[in-house]
Amino acid sequence: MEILSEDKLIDMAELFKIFGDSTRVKIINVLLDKELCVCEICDLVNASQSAVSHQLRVLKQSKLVKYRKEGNCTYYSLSDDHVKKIFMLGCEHLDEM
Amino acid sequence: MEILSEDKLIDMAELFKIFGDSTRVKIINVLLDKELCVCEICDLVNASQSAVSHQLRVLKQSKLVKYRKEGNCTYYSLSDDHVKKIFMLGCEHLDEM
DNA sequence: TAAATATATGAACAATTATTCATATATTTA
DNA sequence: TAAATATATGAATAATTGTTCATATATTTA
Repeated sequence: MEILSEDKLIDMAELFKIFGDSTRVKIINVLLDKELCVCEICDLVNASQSAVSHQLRVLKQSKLVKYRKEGNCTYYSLSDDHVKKIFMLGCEHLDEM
Repeated sequence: MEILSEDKLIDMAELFKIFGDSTRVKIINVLLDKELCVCEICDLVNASQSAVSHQLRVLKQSKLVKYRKEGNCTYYSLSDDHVKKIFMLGCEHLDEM
């Protein structure tokens, strides 16, 4: 195992912190297999438009989701397979407790 | 992919929240390949005995670490391979950004 | 163009949490 | 037994953060 710098450990904590909020995890969950627009996400995760929008911004800033605009709507999806992998591993861990 | 209940998603957020603090991630990091007593951990992560002890309690409560007492000392180690796996995956993700 | 729809965002507030400080407890050693 | 060492823990404080509310912006439709 390579030696990890303090900076890298701080970055890692920042990464996991993003997954450490139930609204954000719920958003990631509904984006696992398809892109969705904001209002669909709101319905599915049962949170206000504002709360979802704020959290999407956090996810966007940390590059865990990407988006594209189409007409009135903004469609969000997971950035890459890594996000899914981390989510799945968390899921596995819970199964084994 | 199985359907995840809201409860499970909340549990998942709780799990990742534990990894989402730099002191705790640093502790996990130094425990990756060997058990250590509290004062060794303090030295390695460069944090106060109290701060480390408080965070070890959090890690203990969420079952990410286990411990054994020997004389004056308490030796901590990672609970199981899952903790290491999650840590490593976070590490990989950072490498690819 | 006016109204409707979808989304984003700033400010305020409440809640959570990490650290420090002081101290308690337990074990070992002189 | 007294002192030293290792660890745990409660209270207080400071900082971070998630939500709500109000509102701004942009696009579409009537």
